[in-house]
Amino acid sequence: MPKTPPGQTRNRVFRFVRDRLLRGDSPSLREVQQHFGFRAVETVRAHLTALVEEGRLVKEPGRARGYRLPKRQPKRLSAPVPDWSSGRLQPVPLLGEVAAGGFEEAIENPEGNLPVEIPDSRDLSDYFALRVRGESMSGAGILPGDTVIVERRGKPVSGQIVVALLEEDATVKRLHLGQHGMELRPENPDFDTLRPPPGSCRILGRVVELRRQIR
Amino acid sequence: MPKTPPGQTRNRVFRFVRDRLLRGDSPSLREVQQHFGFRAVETVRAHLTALVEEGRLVKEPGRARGYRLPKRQPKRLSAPVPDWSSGRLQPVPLLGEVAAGGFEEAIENPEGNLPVEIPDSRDLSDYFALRVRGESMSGAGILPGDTVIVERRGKPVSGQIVVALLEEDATVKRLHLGQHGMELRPENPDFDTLRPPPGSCRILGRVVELRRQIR
DNA sequence: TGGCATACCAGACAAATGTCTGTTATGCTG
DNA sequence: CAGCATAACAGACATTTGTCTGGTATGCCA
Repeated sequence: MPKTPPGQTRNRVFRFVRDRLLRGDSPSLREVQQHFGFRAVETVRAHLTALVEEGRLVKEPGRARGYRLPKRQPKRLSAPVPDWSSGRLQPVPLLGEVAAGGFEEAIENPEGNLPVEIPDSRDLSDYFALRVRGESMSGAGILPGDTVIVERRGKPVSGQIVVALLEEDATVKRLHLGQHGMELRPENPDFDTLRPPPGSCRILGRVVELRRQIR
Repeated sequence: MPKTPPGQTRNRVFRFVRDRLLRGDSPSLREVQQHFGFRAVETVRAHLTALVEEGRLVKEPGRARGYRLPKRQPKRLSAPVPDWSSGRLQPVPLLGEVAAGGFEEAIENPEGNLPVEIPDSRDLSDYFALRVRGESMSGAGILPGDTVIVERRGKPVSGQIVVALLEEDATVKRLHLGQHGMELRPENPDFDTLRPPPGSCRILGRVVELRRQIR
């Protein structure tokens, strides 16, 4: 390995390690060494130690494959940008289209997981994902086949888009709370507002993110 | 440790390891041992080996902390499941709302990155993300403030939703190619179809995924 | 009763992985 | 130029982690 300009190799090492960490797989020093063709492990360790000092990585001491991404990325400045990449990246279970009975069972046995960034203050178990069926929320830009990420927690708040478990399965609707009790309003004139009798409906959580794969 | 009924401890071990793996942190045998208070590492290894044989875990041989979750959970059967979690997880640069001049510069200096799963066959540099401005695609469920993930590559195909660079900035539209040349059709009756003269428009790529953060 | 499987323990061993100490070269700067 | 920082190398060493071989106890069942 020839000597390279200052910082150049360091950045390449960082990107390599970061990408591996984003995939949930911390590399060993020797794996990094092999990838770059260094002839000494120590070269890698020097780079990683430097990256830790620069705050670009953190390390859990005394354990193999202990490098991690720092809790918070260096901050962005522009105003109302969606808050991607501020929290921890966590695999949230994708439950599919859950029917009433199968909810707890689906949690235990998800169709898969998808990487979602959640705030530090929340726990992974507060989140799950569902696939949307039906057109009832198409007016809010939520289409059949979309995947919604749901945060379950706290009291339901009027006006939020929620996932409700009623009758036989889960539906996405906008929640309204008034004197007449709970209303689940679709966002599509072809559908009717639901007014479930008290006790017949359970709010699983509120929709915090939407994802759609196209083609 | 007293002897427990068959399968009981095994399940508890599985849940512990699974939760750790879902947090992106593969435990070592001795960490599992400590957590359960076993007095022998081998006890853990026996459980984990059994779990691998049962197909509930997989193991990358010859490496520390090499236990993983199996690629796909036992299938549920419903039809068009989005293909989350099939490829590599990669940080795709988020460029913001790009104007004509600043495109290459924005690639070098993104607002941030967001974790996206891309096919093994593609390169990270084939992807970028943009924030959507304007209502012109709201009929297709693409709203202002949404983030679209764009794959740049290959020939533009008629009917796809694309990002086009024309005049002063980038817009999302549905592409149509016919005898009359290129058409960029909005999905909102309040907007007009664009027919840019040849050469005045560059297709940056096609939209492959949409993300929206709610609240 | 004698297998046989399962749960667990004990300790040695080996492989993977991180740490340390010292060395060579290159460029920058006073 | 001397002094200093950075990039990279070399090899020994320590720790973490996984593997193996054998042993005890318990329950089930033919």
